[in-house]
Amino acid sequence: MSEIKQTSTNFSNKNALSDECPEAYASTIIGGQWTLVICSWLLSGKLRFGELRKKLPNITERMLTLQLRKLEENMIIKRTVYAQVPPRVEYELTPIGYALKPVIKALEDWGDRHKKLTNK
Amino acid sequence: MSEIKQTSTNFSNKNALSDECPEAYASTIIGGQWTLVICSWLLSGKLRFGELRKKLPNITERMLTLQLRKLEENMIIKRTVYAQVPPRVEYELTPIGYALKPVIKALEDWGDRHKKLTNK
DNA sequence: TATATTACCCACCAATTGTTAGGTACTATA
DNA sequence: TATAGTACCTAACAATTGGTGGGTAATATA
Repeated sequence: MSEIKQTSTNFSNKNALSDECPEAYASTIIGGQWTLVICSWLLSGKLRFGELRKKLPNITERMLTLQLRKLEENMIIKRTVYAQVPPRVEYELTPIGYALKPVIKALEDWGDRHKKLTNK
Repeated sequence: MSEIKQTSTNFSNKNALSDECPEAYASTIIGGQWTLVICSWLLSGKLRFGELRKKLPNITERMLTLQLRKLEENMIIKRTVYAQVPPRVEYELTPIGYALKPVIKALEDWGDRHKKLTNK
């Protein structure tokens, strides 16, 4: 997840959309491959970096770091660093992060339904 | 949106995730930049290709075509071609497509809330 | 002294997603 | 004959997203 070049057409299209459509806006924020899964684990309480990694079997450390940073920037999670060695960092949802619960629920319900339909 | 190389690590990670997490599964299906916006327009009734294009100011024809194809593959929309010249093609949501309504609603609500929080 | 532990960072690369700019077919109308 | 209209398609490119494999610090324990 490199820098976004704010001059690109991609960027301005996404921006224009996000301005008008809250659903498009929302999906640029929580649309990453791992975002919702991380949030759904955090819904049940704070977790350390290493704990999260174990819950997400295929994620690389780099990806987890990047996603957590992005979530932090968007104020969805709070990061707490304890001055210890070895280091200890805890992540937890903010209020707006917890507010994702109904979104996640709706997506899960729909996902289940859609999956049944297509697996047949 | 080219072919997905089904041998890639990306692909198998996404697959593994989708198997376990219906919310991750759902977001691979409706996570595209335009997907939800298209669906939210179709929630109010069937539309022709050209009508959709007018509603989505910045979309290119290619993108619209690709997105509609993907939605069709995923059985979210139905495509009806009328044998006329000039051609006439109509798109409408399937039942599982309409079932996205609560998802879109939840995302909109959350998006609005999040936007207020961060603009402030 | 060597190794383990934790939560990262970095450079480089592969894959996916989106855009640009050019087509096409076929009919109707000017 | 020239142009317009609709719903596409194609090749080539730009941008973003995700993965691989290496590294770091500082302390504790063997």
